[in-house]
Amino acid sequence: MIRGWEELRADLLARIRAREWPPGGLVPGEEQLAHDYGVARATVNRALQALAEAGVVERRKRAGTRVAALPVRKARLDIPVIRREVEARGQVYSHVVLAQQVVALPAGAAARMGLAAGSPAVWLETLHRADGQPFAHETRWLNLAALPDPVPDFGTVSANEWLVANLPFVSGDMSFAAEAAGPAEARALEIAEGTPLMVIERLTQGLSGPITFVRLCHPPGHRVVLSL
Amino acid sequence: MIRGWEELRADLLARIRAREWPPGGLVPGEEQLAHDYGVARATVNRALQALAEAGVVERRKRAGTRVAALPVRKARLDIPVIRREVEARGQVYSHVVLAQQVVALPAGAAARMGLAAGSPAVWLETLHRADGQPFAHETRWLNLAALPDPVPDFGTVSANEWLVANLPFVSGDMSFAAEAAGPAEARALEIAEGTPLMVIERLTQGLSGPITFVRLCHPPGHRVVLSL
DNA sequence: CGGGTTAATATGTATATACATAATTACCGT
DNA sequence: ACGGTAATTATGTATATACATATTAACCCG
Repeated sequence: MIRGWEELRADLLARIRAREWPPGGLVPGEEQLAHDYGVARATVNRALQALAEAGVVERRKRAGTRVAALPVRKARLDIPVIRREVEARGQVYSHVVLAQQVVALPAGAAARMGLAAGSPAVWLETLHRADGQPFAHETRWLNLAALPDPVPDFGTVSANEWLVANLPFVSGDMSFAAEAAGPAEARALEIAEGTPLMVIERLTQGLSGPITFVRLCHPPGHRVVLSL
Repeated sequence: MIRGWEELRADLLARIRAREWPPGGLVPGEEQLAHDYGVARATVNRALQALAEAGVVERRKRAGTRVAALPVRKARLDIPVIRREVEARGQVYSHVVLAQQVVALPAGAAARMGLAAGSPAVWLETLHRADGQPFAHETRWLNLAALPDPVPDFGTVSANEWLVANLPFVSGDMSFAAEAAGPAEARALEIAEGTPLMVIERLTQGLSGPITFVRLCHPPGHRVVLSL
């Protein structure tokens, strides 16, 4: 006896997992399911909405509800503030600004950020530490037009954290790669050149344009966990 | 003039981004917003539901709706089927099974998978190629109890792909790290030992227990892209 | 048989109403 | 001032009804 949309969602999910309706196959319509389960059509709609958002089914107006042909397999990452990440490991966080200057955005970075070459930007290089050991080497370009005037003091609160509190992003992209440590990273992270690094790059956009392009390098032993 | 829940959601999001209600602050209640916008309370509820699911606000019965104290910053990864990943790059996919045998699960893998040591499992080693070049070296443990009998032929369709179509997971975890290539990976991927590898590990659970624990190693140049 | 047009229909949404439930507030007693 | 209890209330949900919209199916004509 179904008590509400959540139970209905779970029951439908179980039936889908049991292959009652195969991938790509048509699930009975809302009216039919409402009749079968003895609930309102709106309740069925609510349950299917949740399944659609989970990627289990695909729905289109008038076209019916189909089991996703290939189950969408999504993993989620909660992007951590580095200080919180370090402290969550029970370690003491600290950071030091290695370099900071207002510059004209070079062509490569400009293209990456979708800004004109020569746009005023802040170039920032930061080392984040955990218990005094190098945790991450961060280099970033900040779109000067997105920052308040005067530019905040990133020696006090790292840009990594300041941006979260003051310039939330609304879109962007992020990527991971394994790369060999170059001279700058090796020096900052106190490791040998060529050591494998987890390199995380991220571009974020605010409501009025690009905010920042950041590159984070973590030494070996760093693992990024996503949930399924 | 708000036309529906989607426009309302966008308007509320813009107001939140503009700090009309600060992080942690209380958003006006549904009845108030319904009155202010001239829509039904259910419409407000629908818009706020979407914002809550996006992590922009937090809602509890009777407690009101608050702007998330720290904007949740989530990134999403669509987990690709390797063949599709290769083909999406315009390359020709192929794979070869380097090793496959039914074994007793050793203690380490058993612990990782939440199974008893000695449980029957399939050990599988696969090399995935793109245009004939090594693309990924995959080693995996498959819980024999989760597989049909007889065990499928992974030489024809890789386990990576077979599982998607036949054993969808319902939960699990996934992680990324940069590691130096060991002898087995170096040999399979035709690179020098010590070369940085993007190492992806994933454990998936089905409705009736653990399915597989897989470790994927990609040579340099492989970039995993997430969307924000 | 194929293509174009029209009608039908399944999902998508908005609203009003009623009820459920968890959290907050108010009140009272010690 | 603090703790406990009861009342209030803001979110959560279910239902019925009406309307919107995109897609599918039916029909007609060349």
